[in-house]
Amino acid sequence: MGCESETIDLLRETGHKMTPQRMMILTSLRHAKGHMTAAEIFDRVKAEYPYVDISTVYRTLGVLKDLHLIAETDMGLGDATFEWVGNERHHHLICRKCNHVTQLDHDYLAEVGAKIAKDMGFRADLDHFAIFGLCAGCQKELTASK
Amino acid sequence: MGCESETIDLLRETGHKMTPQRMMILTSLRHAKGHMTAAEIFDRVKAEYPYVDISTVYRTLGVLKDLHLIAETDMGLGDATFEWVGNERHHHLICRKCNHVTQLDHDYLAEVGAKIAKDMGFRADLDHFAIFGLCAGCQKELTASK
DNA sequence: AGAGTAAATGCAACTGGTTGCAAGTAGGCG
DNA sequence: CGCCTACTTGCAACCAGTTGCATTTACTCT
Repeated sequence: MGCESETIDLLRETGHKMTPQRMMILTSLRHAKGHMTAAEIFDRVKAEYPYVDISTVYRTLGVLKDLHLIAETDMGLGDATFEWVGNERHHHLICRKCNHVTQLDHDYLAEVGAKIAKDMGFRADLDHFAIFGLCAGCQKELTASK
Repeated sequence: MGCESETIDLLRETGHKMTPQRMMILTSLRHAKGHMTAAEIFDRVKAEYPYVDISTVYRTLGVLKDLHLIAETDMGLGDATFEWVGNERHHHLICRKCNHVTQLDHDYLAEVGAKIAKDMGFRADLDHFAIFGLCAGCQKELTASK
């Protein structure tokens, strides 16, 4: 057995099936260091099994996302990216000038989430947020050139 | 002169031009009550001037968005929507079950934004956020059916 | 008013992603 | 083990949105 047994169980418990294609997509994502685009995943899987279709990749990413095993992030420029989410939730601060990405601890958003729940009765999904803005370096650059 | 004179000035000051197409797109958005999809705007403009191209609509929406005159929101299901933003900033709470949309006051996010700026030196763009989750009604429904 | 220029338009081709459908397959159950 | 059915796959057609390019047009400067 590989290191994915709990993932397989979770899939089956929720009425899904484990197929070779899914297995390959899964391991691609788990063993990747950070974000991957759908095309990157597609290429990796195709290297092992050339008959996969891109729609299979997207559909699998969809079910993994529904199960909160992965997170989709729109980095703003071009393709969406996907990443494996372990137990710790985190968020991304994306600089709209230099495209640099830093992580943001979940606590920052957990607090707002709690407040929204209290005031509005709305339970917000705050698993994974992409927050755009200007990083410290690019702020300095802009004010300097003024 | 219509009621858009300050918008026209803002466009010109930022090196853009006011064209009839832009004018029509602009008034469509300003006079709409809420969110509009690009296709809806396209149809409205085409009724008046049948030669517009959809790419013109998207490009105009792009510059208006850059100038923070409108906000683009991905409602999650299907097409992106656009809306005119006046002076007050607001956010949306979107129920992932019943798709109901409620507004969220800017204060909730302004606070996190300030904290992120202080701790991380990152100036977040928090103009307009779409927050998914479960509304009060759908939460009750789900727990009741368990 | 008229010339010059940067920006905008319309078109067509393209990209990322989605969907409907017929055929195939995982996995439960006897 | 082998049947059965719901889920999944690959394919092709499709959809929203983007891009490159030649032509046109709004605005500036004189």
